[in-house]
Amino acid sequence: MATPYTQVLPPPRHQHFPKRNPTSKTVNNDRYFQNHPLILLIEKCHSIKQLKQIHAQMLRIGLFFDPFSASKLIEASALSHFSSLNYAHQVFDQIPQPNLFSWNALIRAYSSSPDPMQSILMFVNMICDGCEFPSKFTYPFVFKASAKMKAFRFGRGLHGMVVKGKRVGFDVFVCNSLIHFYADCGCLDSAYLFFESMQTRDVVSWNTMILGFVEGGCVDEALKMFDRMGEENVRPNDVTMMAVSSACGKKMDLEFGRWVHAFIERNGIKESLILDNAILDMYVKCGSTEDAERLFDKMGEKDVFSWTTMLVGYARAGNFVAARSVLNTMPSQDIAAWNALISAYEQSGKPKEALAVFNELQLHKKAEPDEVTLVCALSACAQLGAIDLGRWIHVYMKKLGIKLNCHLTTALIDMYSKCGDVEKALAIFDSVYIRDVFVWSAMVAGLAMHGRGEEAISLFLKMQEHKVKPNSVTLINVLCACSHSGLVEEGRAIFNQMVNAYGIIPGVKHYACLVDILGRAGELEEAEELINNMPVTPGSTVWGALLGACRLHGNLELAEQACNRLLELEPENHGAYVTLSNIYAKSGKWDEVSMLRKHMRECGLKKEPGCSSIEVNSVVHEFLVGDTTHPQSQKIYAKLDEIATRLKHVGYVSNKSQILQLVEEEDMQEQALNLHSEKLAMAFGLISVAPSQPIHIIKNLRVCGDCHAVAKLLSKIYDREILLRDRYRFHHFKEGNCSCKDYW
DNA sequence: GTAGGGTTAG
Repeated sequence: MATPYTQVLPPPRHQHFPKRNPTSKTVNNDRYFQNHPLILLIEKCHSIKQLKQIHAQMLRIGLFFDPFSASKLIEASALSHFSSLNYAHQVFDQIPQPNLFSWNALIRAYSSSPDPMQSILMFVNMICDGCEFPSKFTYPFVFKASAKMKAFRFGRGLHGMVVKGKRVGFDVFVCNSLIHFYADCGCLDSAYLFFESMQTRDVVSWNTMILGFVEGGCVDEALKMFDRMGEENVRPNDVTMMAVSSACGKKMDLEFGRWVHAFIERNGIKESLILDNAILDMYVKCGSTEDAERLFDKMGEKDVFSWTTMLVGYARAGNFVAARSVLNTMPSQDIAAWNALISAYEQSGKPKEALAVFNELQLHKKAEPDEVTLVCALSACAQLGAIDLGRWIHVYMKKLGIKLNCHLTTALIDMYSKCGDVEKALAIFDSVYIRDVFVWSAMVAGLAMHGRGEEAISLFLKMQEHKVKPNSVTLINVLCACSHSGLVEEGRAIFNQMVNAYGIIPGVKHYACLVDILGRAGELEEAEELINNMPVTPGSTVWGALLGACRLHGNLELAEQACNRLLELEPENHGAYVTLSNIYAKSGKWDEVSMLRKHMRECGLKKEPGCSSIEVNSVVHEFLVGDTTHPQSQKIYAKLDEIATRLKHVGYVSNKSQILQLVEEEDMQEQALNLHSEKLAMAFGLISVAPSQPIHIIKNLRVCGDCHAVAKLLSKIYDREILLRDRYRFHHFKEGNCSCKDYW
């Protein structure tokens, strides 16, 4: 990919003027006209219109051709509160001999514009023009633009110019912008080295370095710098304390956060709304709604940040009533506030509530949805499996003309994958030009959950050809792919290469994946050995994987061990009880089964009820076991009867595993097996989904063996494609077979 | 004649 700054430069300026001689003296900068009434008037302008009038007058009397006077006009048009960069650039292009001041004004204005590339282009043009050398007033803005563009190589080249430029290299403004540039490009080492090499540092140097560390995720280094400031007697200011608060928030260290708050008050640090907001945010991130509330109530001035942060605080604590009330009370609800609520719902596993708020936003048009809104809404669709709404959002995005960034691409790939349309996910993946590690990881995960293990692995290799470094999550996803497709050798090999090839130390989740891979393949001994020798403490995911493998291979003894260890870590894990009781049931140990059930009842542990949902014409229908609440319940049960007859006709007898599923699904009567939530959803799907369309069903738990067998038969008998997403993966039923090849 | 560091939602 071409880096932005290698773009073709615009045609040379001053085509209508004779080329200046670079060796000649720079333009005349006499301030002869600085007290001219027209020049004095420039500062009093309040609008572009007024400025244009002055511009006209200047042209009329020839003042425009005085470089100093023209530069004043440039400054006003580029940097005043009513500035128009387009106009400023037009004026600039008319000046026969722009001076350094004019160049700097435009470079500065572009550096903080949405198009910082223009700043870099102006800079390059200035150098090519050959009459002006960049000054200490030029570099800070070109570094700023380079940081925004993440134009590392260009910025490093600038650094070289600064060093050669001798005097500018000692300017603290230039140096601080260099620290900022390196930190923004993710080169904290270079930033720090440069910081250390500086002969004179001011408080901004320290602040820039601390913020660089905080934003780069090196919170401890940031706090060490703060300590060092104290040792070196540099007095921290409000910006320092804001950075330190932010570090505490990231660390989720409430105690230290409170100390920082007290430090600010004790040391008379200048109060500011921004600082208050930063402390508020710190308390929210540390999970103390009480501290946040206390500060919020005390704050004299509040802005939209304060309100939104407080809203997030309540929402993260699960107090959605209070969060909603903040949204209703705040003086102006911008999109960020809506996003905060939608995102909180979505992240707390309440996708329906998230989408309800999204709908409300659409309906009342109180704020324009932005990329974040859409990412959250798409994630909610993914959780629900609501593909119609997901597709609608995709179309809506195109209509709004929203370009896909990596966040959106990831959300779309995730949504389509989780809603069963992995082909569409692949199409989006192929259509985008910029793919970060999250985009690649989402696609690997998508293929994994659809049991397309080989493709997932080849994509994983391809991402490395594209020079995108896999992260810890990518590795989890690819190991997961191996597990879902039974790729034991591949899984083992990838796991063993993690440290050397990818520089990632396996965490609990990676170990859990490998245990799962080995366990499913029946390599229980190797799995057990792996657990015994793993350098990290095996967590519940690891024991859960082992327990699942024991269920698959009927290893009672090991199952008991795994279950005990799992319950030590998570005493309320009803899944563990259910799995163990299933294993007992499978071996006919009914006494143990009833003992376990009794124990669960005594502990007040209730199994999460099985629930299946199906989206028909953009409406999500939910079914619980034996559900009769659906408006079309009668029709559904009639269809179930028909299904039973046709199944019998093809010689289907529900196998013995039904008994253990009796335990898994609910306290049920004899017919319960036939009334599993997924069967109800399938019956409803057969009635309501057009024959040409696949039936999409989402189940919150793992699909039961009998339902899996029935789904296979139904796909054949009714010649329908059925897509079933369970807690772990997708099952594509077609022509009597399942994509999981009965390996799940 | 010009300047730097910043708070919410993914």
